Amino acid sequence: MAVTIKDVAKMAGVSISTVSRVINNSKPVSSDIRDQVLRVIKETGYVPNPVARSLVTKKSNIIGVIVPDISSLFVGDLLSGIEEIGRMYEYDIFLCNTYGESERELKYINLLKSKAVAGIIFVSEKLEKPQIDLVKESQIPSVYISKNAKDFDVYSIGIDHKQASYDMTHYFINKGKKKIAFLRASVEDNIEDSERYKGYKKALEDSGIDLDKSLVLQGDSTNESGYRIVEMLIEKGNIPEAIFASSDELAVGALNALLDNRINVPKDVSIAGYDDTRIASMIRPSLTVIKQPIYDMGAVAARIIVKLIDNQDVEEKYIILPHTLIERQSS
Amino acid sequence: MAVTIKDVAKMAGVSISTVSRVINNSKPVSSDIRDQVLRVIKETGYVPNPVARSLVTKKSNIIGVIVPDISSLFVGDLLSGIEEIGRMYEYDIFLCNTYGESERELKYINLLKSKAVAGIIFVSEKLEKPQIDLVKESQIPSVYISKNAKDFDVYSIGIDHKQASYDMTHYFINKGKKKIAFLRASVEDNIEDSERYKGYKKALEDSGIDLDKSLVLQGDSTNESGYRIVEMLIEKGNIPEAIFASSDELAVGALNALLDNRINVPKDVSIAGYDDTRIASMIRPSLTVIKQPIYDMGAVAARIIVKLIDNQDVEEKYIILPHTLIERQSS
DNA sequence: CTGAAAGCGCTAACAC
DNA sequence: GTGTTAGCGCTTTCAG
Repeated sequence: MAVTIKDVAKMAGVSISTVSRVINNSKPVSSDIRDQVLRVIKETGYVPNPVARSLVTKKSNIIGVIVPDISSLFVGDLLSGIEEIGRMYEYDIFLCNTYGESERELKYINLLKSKAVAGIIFVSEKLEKPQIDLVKESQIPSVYISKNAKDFDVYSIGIDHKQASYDMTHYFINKGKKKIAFLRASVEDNIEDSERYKGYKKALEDSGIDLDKSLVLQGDSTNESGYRIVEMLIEKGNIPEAIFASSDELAVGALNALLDNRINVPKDVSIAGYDDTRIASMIRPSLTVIKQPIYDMGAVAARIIVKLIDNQDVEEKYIILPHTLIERQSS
Repeated sequence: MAVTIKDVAKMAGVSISTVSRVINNSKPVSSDIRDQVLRVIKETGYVPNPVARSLVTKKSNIIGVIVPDISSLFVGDLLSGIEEIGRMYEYDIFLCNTYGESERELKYINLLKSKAVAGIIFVSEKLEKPQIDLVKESQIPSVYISKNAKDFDVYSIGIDHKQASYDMTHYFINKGKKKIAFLRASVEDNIEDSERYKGYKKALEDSGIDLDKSLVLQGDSTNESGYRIVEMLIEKGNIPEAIFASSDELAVGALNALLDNRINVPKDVSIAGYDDTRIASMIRPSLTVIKQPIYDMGAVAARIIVKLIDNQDVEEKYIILPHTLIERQSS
C-alpha cells in the first residue's frame, strides 16, 4: 500500500490538516513544522492521491481533449501543442476520439463531465449547437478548434480562413492563372457558407475572373477523394491551370492523379494545399500551401484553458493566429 | 449539483446499498425493487461518480497509454487501434507523451500508478529495465510495444523484425540487386543487436553477398536524416542499387535525395521503407514496404490489457503479428 | 498557527 | 434480499 497523508502526519507528529496545508500551501504553517513535514514527505516518497483529492475538490488536473481522428497528422500536431503546454502547467490529457460522430461527441462530453475534468478542448470538423450547449451546461471551461467555431459564442482558436483562401487564390492569379479549381472536403453543409470558398470567390471577383462552377469540387478529406475528382476532371478534358485544395491530403491526391496521367506539376498545372502538415514538404514536388500554425493552435488552446481554469482574464474569445503562404515546388 | 446515489436511494425508497447493487449487479436484488431503482435512475439521469468509485475500489476504467511521439503517423494508427478496442470494453484512454525521454517515462509510470489506472500500454523506441521494473512493481497489468520488447519477460506485441528484414533484403537480391544499402534509425545501441540488421545480414550471407559496411548507415528517424545520408552517399559516388530503410520517413528522405539529384527511382535505384504508414502509398513513386499491422497491434494490445485486467488467460506473452511485403512503384 | 471532525460519493463487509 | 455502517484519502470548516 502506498503511503497516505495519515502516515505522513503520524511520522511527522502533526495532524493531517497540517500536512494538507503544507502540500497545498493553503494556509500558513510555521516554518519548522513545514520543514519537518517536507522531510517526511521526501523520505517516504509520499504523493497525494489525485483521486481522493478530486473527490473532495470536484476538480482534477485533467484536460479532456475531444478530437475527430487521432491518426490524422493535423490532430497529431495539435495534440503535441496541447500536451506540451498542458504539461507545463501540470495538466494531463484525457483523450477522446469521436470519428466525427455527433453522438460520440455528446457521449464524451458527458463522460468528461463525470470525470470532473478541469477543462475541455474540443476539436471538430464542424461544431454543432447541441454539443456546445451540453458543454456550456456543464460549466466546465472549454476551448474550441473548428472551422466554424466563430459562429458560436465560445472561446476558440483558428486562422482567418477567408483571408488565407483569398491569399492563395490571389497568388495563383498573380502567376497568370485564370482557370483555378477549388477542391473542398465537404461536410454536408452548404459550400456557400464556407469561409474558404468565400475567400476564393472574392479573389476571383476582385480580379474580374468569372467563377466557373465546374471547377468548384467537393470530396471528402482523403487523398483518394482528391485523386478521383481530378481524374474525373482529366477524363472530361476540363483540366485547370491551378488546383487549390482545402487540405494537404486532398492536394496530394490531386497531385498523384495528375502525375499518374503524365501531366507535369507545376509546368502544366499548379497545385496548392492547406494546413502544411508534414507531408506537404515530404512529397515531390513539394506542396505550396497555406500553413496553419497547428502546433501553436494546440499550445494556445491549452494556455487559454489553463487561464480559464484559474479564472484569469482571457483577452479575446476568438483568437486568430497568423497564417502563411509557403511557396514550394508544386506551383 | 449532479444527482448522487443518495438521491436515487431516497427517491426509490431504498437504501444506497441496494442502489449500488443494482448498478453493479454485485448481489441479487428482487426484480420489482430493481425495476423501481432502474426507473428512478432513468428519470433522474443518474450516472455513478467514477471518481468516488475509483477511490474505494482503487481501480478505474482508464488505460494509460505511454507513447514516444503523438504526432507520428505510427503512433496515431496505434492509438486508433487501442482506442477502438478500449472503447468496446468501456475503457478510456489517458495519454502520456514522452518524447522518448526515459525520465519522462518514469514520471508518467508513477503518475499512472497514482491515478490507479487499470492497465498500461507502453510504446517505446527502446525499452529499458528501470521502466519495466517500475511498472512491474506497481502490479498494474501492462503490455509493451517496442522493437526490443522480447528481450524482457513482459507481455508484448510486435512483428518478426528479423524475418521481415530478411524478406525485404531477399526480395531485392531476387531482383538482381547486390549493392543494397541498409539505412537505420539509430537509438544509441549497438547496431549488431538490431533484429532488422540481423535479417539484412543473414539474407546477404545466404546469397553469398559480402556485407559492405560502407552501405550500413545510421541516422535518426526523420526524413531529413534519410535525405542527408543519401546525399552524402551520392557525393561520395557510392550509390547503391537498392536502399532498404528501417522506417517510411527515412525512406522518403532517401527517395527525395535521389530525386533531387535526378537519379531515377526505381530505374537507377530501388527503395523500400518499413511500417507502411499512410505516407508510403501517398508519395510518388509509391513506396515498396514491409507493412506492420499497426492498427491491429494497437487493437491486440488493448485486447490483451483488458484480458489481463479481468484476470483472464492470455495464451502467449510475446505475440507476433504477421508482416507483409507490399510491392509498389519504388522498386 | 494547529487539530478535530465532517463529508465528498461510493463499495463492501456485516448484520438481520 | 435488504439496510447499516465503516471507511477509501483527502480538503476544509470550525474551534481553540
